Amino acid sequence: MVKMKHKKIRMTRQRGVILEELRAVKTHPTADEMYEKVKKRIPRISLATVYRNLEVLCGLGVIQKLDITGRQKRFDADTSNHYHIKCIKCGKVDDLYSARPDAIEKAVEDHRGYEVLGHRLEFEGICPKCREAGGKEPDTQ
Amino acid sequence: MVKMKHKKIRMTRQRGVILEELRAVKTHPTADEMYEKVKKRIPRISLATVYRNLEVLCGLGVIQKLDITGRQKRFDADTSNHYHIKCIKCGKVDDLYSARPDAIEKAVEDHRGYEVLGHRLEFEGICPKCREAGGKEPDTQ
DNA sequence: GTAATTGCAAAAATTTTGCAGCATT
DNA sequence: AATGCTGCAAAATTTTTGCAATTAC
Repeated sequence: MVKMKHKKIRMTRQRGVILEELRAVKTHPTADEMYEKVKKRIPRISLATVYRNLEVLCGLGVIQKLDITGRQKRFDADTSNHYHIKCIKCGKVDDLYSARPDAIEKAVEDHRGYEVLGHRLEFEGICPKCREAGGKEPDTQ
Repeated sequence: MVKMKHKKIRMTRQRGVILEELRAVKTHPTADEMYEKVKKRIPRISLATVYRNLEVLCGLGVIQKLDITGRQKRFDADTSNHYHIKCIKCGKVDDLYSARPDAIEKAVEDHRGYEVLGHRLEFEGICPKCREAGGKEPDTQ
């Protein structure tokens, strides 16, 4: 049974605001954090709607879900091929536009017989602020 | 208030078997999958014990938690600096030992002021088997 | 003997789903 | 008017926690 998806996507106020708010931040919010943001503009919105829309927007390729563990999933309105670096102390996730993705992907391709569609390079380290602050316990995110 | 951790780690049967079973596979099981494996050898073990031990073993650096999204977290007994590649169709996660981590990390370091402790490079693509099989729907993991 | 660890059950946290009414096209 | 979408509430999933009993050292 093939799953047909001829659904026409409509632009609702909720969907629009969610996208706008995600685009407005440079952080990588969780569904829950998005809910809080959006609720300021649409007080009666439900968390379920936020979850559903983030999923829809991912499906459209308009936003992306990050491949970063933690208890909650995180989303990013920037779908360009950039990297993330996460601080193991405070848990913050920063963007990283430096390296050269294309070369890396090409190097991988034949080794494995995979068709490489993309990749994510996640660095783990300690951010400048935490380096100054010194010996705190690592954040458990 | 600094959190002291002077706890002495003991080697229990449960802990040993969990480590053994994780080392025995080349897949990247979820806590739940580990529970099923271990239950065959220790039928009365509880899922909570599996979660607690995977966490402890991660803390010891003996195993690692993967930075791959999905509903459940995944674990790997191989803590060497290797990569993972995930098929967006079947969801399988393979190991990848090819590239040269050190060079990549060094290139990143000064850009950001981060102290880079490690990184994970996650490729996304379609595995050989799925390429043959052709146009299935992508797996939602 | 002491304190870490376990199993169990219950709670917490996160995400998904059913459904009747509403809104977009 | 048709059907995609919403809010709500309830369910499902995944992970964590409290506690008394057990076990490793």
